[in-house]
Amino acid sequence: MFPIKFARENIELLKQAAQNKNISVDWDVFQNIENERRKILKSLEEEKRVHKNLNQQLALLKKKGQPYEHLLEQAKKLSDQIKEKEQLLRDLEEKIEEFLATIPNIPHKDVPVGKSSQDNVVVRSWGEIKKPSFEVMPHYEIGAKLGILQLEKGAKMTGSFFPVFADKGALLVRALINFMLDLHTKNGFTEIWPPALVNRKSMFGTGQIPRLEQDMYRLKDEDLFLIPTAEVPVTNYHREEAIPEQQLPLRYCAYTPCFRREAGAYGKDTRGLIRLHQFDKVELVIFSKPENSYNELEFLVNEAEKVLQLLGLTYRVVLLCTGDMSFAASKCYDLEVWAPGVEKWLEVSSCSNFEAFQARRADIRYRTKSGKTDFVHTLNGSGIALPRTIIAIMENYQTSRGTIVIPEVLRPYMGGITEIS
RNA sequence: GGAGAGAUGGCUGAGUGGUCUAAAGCGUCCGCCUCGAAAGCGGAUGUGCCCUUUCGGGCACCGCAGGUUCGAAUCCUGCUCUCUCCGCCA
Repeated sequence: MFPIKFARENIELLKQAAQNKNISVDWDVFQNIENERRKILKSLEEEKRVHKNLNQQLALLKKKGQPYEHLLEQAKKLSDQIKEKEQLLRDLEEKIEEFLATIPNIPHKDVPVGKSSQDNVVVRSWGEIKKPSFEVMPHYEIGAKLGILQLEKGAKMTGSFFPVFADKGALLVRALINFMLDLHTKNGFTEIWPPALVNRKSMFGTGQIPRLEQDMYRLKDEDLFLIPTAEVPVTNYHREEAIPEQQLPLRYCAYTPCFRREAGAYGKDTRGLIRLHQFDKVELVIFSKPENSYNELEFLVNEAEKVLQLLGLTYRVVLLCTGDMSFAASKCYDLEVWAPGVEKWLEVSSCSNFEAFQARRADIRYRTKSGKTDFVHTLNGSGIALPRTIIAIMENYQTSRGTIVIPEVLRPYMGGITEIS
């Protein structure tokens, strides 16, 4: 979200940015309302000034014991006028706030302009695409055969796209979570265990509301939302705070389940674990000084990459083009892992710098030693999402005998077993 | 769930209807002093918005939102959070 003054003075820049992001915004309404608002504000402030003077005179007269009643009528009349105008102004400001909340963030100048994922740029790759001598089963097939992935059980207790992991599958989930959190905390990220339900203000702070409200699960009685990612609670951990400068950068990691309605997404990638309503994810969140945030973004991507490298999974790093980036992001890298069973590159991490966009919505600042405050830059990235990582493990570590070898780094977390058979 | 207490600037803390334009102290910054520093002395020191080419001027903000009043940090109502006690609970 941008300050009203910035929006007014940089309207062409914002229009271009929204167009590049394929997001439509009603600009005319803004300009009309904003002109009206300033007109009213100016006359309101003048009336208030006169009213204030009048009241000071009044107070003085009363103190001296002189008659003041003759001023009362004028003061009353003015007071009523001011109240009326204030209401008018409040209505206009509300409309403007609503409007400002729908303007997307401006992409960084290094981000390629493009319409869709076709225009994304692969910046580097790691590992190689192996061609196994046997036919690799897709994960849902081998998962069902080994009894570790039970999609129909989840569908029975809840609905489709709520998977059940059982036996060694459940152990694998738990092992991955612990492995990732151990890695990140060892590398200087502070672990957070946040709530999985958050309030409306938190969702607004990170930018899910208003545009994505329909994509989230909501408790109507309490007006709480199930988090679509740990980014939401962990970024809001510092909402409405001023962080002492010397504490920056603050780096956090958090494991949470994530919930997404995926409204309208049916029919695309619907088989198996690719797209789910509930899934597990370890998230990384960084609060940075503005001048360091792009270095922090590279640091963040590298940290997420370490997970894939240690698991021995082939992946590539993709710089998203303007049209494929999210509403709040300035620059974003995706990590995509190769899955030979479904024969696809699967997005397992999305690492973004939001600059001050979220910080302004959530009012997260830092304070210098002399007491000056400015908005921090916020960043986050998956480190990493579990289901698609599990797909990659089930398909890349599959043997011709129909078993799955456990990646070495996970074995200590799985009681030393080397294979699921 | 019940009862009570509280929330004021970067921090501590005064203020209970009218120059509050928020005392005082601490901190921070600048200057004087000093070879340099400390101490001492003097001055400055919040945020947002509007107007203005500049200089500057104005409005708002005492947890949040309403209300009473010509006038609210101060009175009233609701909410949020913190603390104390009681009850319930994995």
